[in-house]
Amino acid sequence: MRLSELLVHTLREAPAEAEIPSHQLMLRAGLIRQNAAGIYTWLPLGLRVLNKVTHIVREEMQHIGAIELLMPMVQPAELWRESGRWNQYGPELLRLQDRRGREFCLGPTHEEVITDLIRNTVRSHRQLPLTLFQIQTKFRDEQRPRFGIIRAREFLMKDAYSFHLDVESLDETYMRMYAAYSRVLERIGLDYRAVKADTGSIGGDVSHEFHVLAESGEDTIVYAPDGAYAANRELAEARPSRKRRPAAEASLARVATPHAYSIADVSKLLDIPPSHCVKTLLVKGSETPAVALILRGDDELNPVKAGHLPEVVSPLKLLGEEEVRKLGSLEFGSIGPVDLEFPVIADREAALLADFCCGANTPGEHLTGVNWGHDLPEPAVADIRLVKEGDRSPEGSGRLSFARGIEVGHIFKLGKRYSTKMNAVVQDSHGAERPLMMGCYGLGISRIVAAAIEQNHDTRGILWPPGIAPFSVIIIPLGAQHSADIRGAAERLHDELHQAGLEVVLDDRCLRAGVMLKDSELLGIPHRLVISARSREKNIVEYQARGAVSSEDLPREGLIDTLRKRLMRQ
RNA sequence: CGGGGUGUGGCGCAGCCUGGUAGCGCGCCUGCUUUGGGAGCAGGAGGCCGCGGGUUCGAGUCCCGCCACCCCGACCA
Repeated sequence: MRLSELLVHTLREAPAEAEIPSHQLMLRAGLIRQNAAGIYTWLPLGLRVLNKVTHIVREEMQHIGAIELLMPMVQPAELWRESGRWNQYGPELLRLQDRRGREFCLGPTHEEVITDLIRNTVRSHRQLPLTLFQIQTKFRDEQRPRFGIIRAREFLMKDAYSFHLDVESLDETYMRMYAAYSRVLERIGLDYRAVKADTGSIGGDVSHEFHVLAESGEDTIVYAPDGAYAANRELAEARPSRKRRPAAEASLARVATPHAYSIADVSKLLDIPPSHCVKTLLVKGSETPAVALILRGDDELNPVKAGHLPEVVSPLKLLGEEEVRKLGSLEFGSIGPVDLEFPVIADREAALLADFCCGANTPGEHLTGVNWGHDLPEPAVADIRLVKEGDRSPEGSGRLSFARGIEVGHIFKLGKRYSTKMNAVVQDSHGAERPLMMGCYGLGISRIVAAAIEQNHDTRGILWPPGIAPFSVIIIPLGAQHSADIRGAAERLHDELHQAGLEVVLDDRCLRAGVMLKDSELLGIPHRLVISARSREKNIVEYQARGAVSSEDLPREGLIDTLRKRLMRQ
């Protein structure tokens, strides 16, 4: 392949809209072009990388016995009405009408379409288990696309769906898929973590996310150094700081706390550490106008965990200052759980406190020496705090650390959610109809490309992991403008490597040395060969690995074998 | 969706306050020189100054409306 054919137009400066390295480098190296917010063209060079990832993913899917199919991007509204998601999904679902006014949407995911397919084609448990996948363009009308390809509206995704008679079979496929995702990321050579995750709006009971570790990641993942525990911070929990509540010693007292509204203010004023104060957050209840969530003063609410409480509306809605006022004589800054007329749910840590301090539900006053079961009823207890770095790991030993990650994969045990709603049943061995057990498994192919760059770049450009580099070898002829000999030598070398099955690209643009050398580094091709008058004279080829500090001379004779060895070594 | 910002040639930007010939650097085309880390000189092409309306003799510049894009937050299988 010749560079002149690939529409590479490198940019010396990054376009102003790009902030993070992967976005800047993808634009500068000519991998993508933006068409609209979150919508991109993949240029030839970028597409080669995308196809590399696709290839690896396809192989690993086939390896675990998944069967490929291709479903439509445009999906009829009826299916979404059946599953209930036409109303649930919200504006992220791009809806459209055909010329007859029939409603459709662009597929953000394919549970409906595949469930519809399977209910019409699978009747017997003998056809199970079954795992199907596709690699297809998805559209989600994100409120705020950003970071280039990482959070695009249109993106390439591998989505797989599995169908089972029982949960044991689902568990088995789930674990196989987990292993396959791990292999994909290992083959590409990315530093990643699989973490327990919230199931979000897709539902189901168990789910894991696969995160590529990167500073610019949008998610915080929590892990224990012994590897026994890893979770998204949205769902992460910690081992409680103590086993049981200390005995009460103090007695209830009401103190004036003028102008002290925050935990920090109160703590300072009364000389009580924040860990012995509680904060009371009022949220909209599912049955009651409000529910009080109690946290230790030094803890923060995890809205995702709290949103799962049956007593509160989901997603969680914190009451604003005005809404709180309407509830009675309550004012922000002095709310507490004592004599509150709403359900009180305490975080585990807050429930372990004795002699604590809280708002008195009278503006400008707080209570000290408060004790559960004495000054107020024992609360309902739940784990609703956001874990902190250094908390104790809930499994195994050690303390929790944080890292930033880019979510590239997410697998779910869906259970019967879709099969029940859409009446997808099979006959079991007794002839009885049973709803299908389902799993679904997403892997963001285009996002992996960006994540790979995010994790593998330097000041000069991209350093492609060998498994997904657009080319393995780039040949740069220096002085080719004036030398038919150099030109010819470069061409012959290119053809020879190509014949030998190496993925090689020749920079035939005949530009100045500096430009071609810089570009080769920007493009991130792992191996570079320079042909020049000097190399011709000495009958060598100058070799430099991307990222290496210096070059070395390789004898022209046997070059292919030498190169092959270096390619294998990676 | 709330807050902030930006729209001027392919990319990066100035010009707008104070209205009067649309400019700079990079890139692109031609020629000459140069040639191992983003060359020099000369010549050249390329612009509904985001869109619509208004004010004015005259609008890139002032006013009104809209749109697009970016950033922070909320949101997000």
